[in-house]
This record gives sequence, structure tokens and C-alpha cells, in this order.
Amino acid sequence: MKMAFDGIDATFVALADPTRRAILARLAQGEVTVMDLAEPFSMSQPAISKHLKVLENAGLVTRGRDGTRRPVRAETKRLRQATAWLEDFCARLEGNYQRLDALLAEMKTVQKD
Amino acid sequence: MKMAFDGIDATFVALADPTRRAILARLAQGEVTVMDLAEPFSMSQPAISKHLKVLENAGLVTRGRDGTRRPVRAETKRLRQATAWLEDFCARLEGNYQRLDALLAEMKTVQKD
DNA sequence: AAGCTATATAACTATTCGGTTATATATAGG
DNA sequence: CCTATATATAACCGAATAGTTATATAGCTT
Repeated sequence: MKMAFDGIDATFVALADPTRRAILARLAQGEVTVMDLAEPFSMSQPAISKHLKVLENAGLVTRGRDGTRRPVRAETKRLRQATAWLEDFCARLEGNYQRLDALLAEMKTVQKD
Repeated sequence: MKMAFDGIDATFVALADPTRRAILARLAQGEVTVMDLAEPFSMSQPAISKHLKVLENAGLVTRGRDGTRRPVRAETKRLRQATAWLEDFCARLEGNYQRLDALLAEMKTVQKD
């Protein structure tokens, strides 16, 4: 359908792939190069570069420059935003049910009277 | 690559689609039927049914039975799990940087001595 | 039982995605 | 300047995705 891009979209798309989540997890140990990732993931270097581009476009990682290397580091701002978005989402959904529960409880009370 | 299914995967895959997020958002107003969704989303009924199947398989919604209708309601448990997962993820990533900062600070101190 | 309504399923299509290999580009070092 | 190394890009491929239309199924209602 291609709906409006709400900013959270790229984040969830990036997180939907297990390889990309694993790459992010690896970054908890510090900066890595492309080849650092290609080896343990038994994946070709171009495949890693593609995943990194997705992560970079989503603002989840940034790239540096160290000679010919392009070290990758995690950025948590967007992840924090996504977390906040999810929390708000849950709250709204649960809020509704609380209201529904309250409504049902009220109806029962009214019936009893 | 098809990595190990870690449970969080289906949740993020489901959330990666803007239509499915919109469906979930719509559920904050309460239960809806398939046709309730098909109309405002200007999408065919089978398309909605497919999205609902994805959401249901991810445990993000459950279906009821009301005559010929199959009302949909949101389930927040998995969303809560995803939120917790994201929070932990952020914490690990930021924790690393804190350690790195501490390390750099320590190195500077040592040099100064 | 017949018909109406809501949903599900099947079959198909176009596009996107995640991977590959081959090649191009850029930077460091002899 | 030449070579080696790290990364990026291009071209391609198969599988998955998101949509469609047509049809089947299931439950009311009369």
C-alpha cells in the first residue's frame, strides 16, 4: 500500500532482519569494520555492506573513517525513539481495554441495582 | 541467511509494515471486524485477512467469534516483550559506550600522570 | 433448504529483499 | 607509481511480500 513514512518505519524495517539485529548486538562490544562482521557471520562482504547501508539509512549506525576502513558504531537515539513509540503504543492499547473493563464493570453494577 | 528464530523476530517483522501498525493503532478504539478495516484502508478484504494472519501468528492480535464475524482485538504481551527487548538492547549498547568513555578517561589520566 | 453476509483460501502478479560474484574505487605503504 | 587492502557498487538470481480477483466456506435468517 505504501503508506506515509512516519520515521519509525525505517527503524522497524531495519530491526525486522535477524542479521541486522545481530550486527547491532555485535556493536555492543565496540566499533567494528565490515570485514570484522563478514567473517563470523559467514556472509560475503557486499552483503554486510548492504545491511550496513540499511542500518545507516535508518540512523541506527554511523560510519567513521580510519584509513581504508569505515568503522561502524551503534547510535541509540532512534532505538530510544522506537522504544518510546512502542511504550506509548502499548499504553494506548491497554488504556482502551481498561476503559472497556471499566465500562463492563459499570454495566454489571447497573444491572445488579 | 535465515537465522535462528528468537521469538522477537515475528514481532518486528509484523511491526515493519505500516499497514499492520495502522491496524494495531485502530484496535486502540476497540474490537473491529475485517470489513471495518478494509473500508477505511481502501484495501481489499483478502489483503486485510492476510495482514491479520501475520499479526495473529506474531501473537499481536487474537480473533473472536460473533456469528459470521471474527472480531479482532490487540494483545499487548508481545509488544511489551518487544519493548523490554529494545530497552535492554539500548542499555547494552550505551553501557558499552559508557565503558569506552571510562576507558578513554582512564587512559588520559594515566598519560597525565 | 435457500440465500445473504462475513471471512478464508487459492491462484496469480509485480515488487522488494537478501544473497551471490565480479568489478570499481579509495587509501596506505613500499 | 605500483600494489595491496578495505569498502562500495553493479548486475544478477531466487525467495518472500503485498497486493489483486475469483472462489470456497461457514453461519445467520427467512
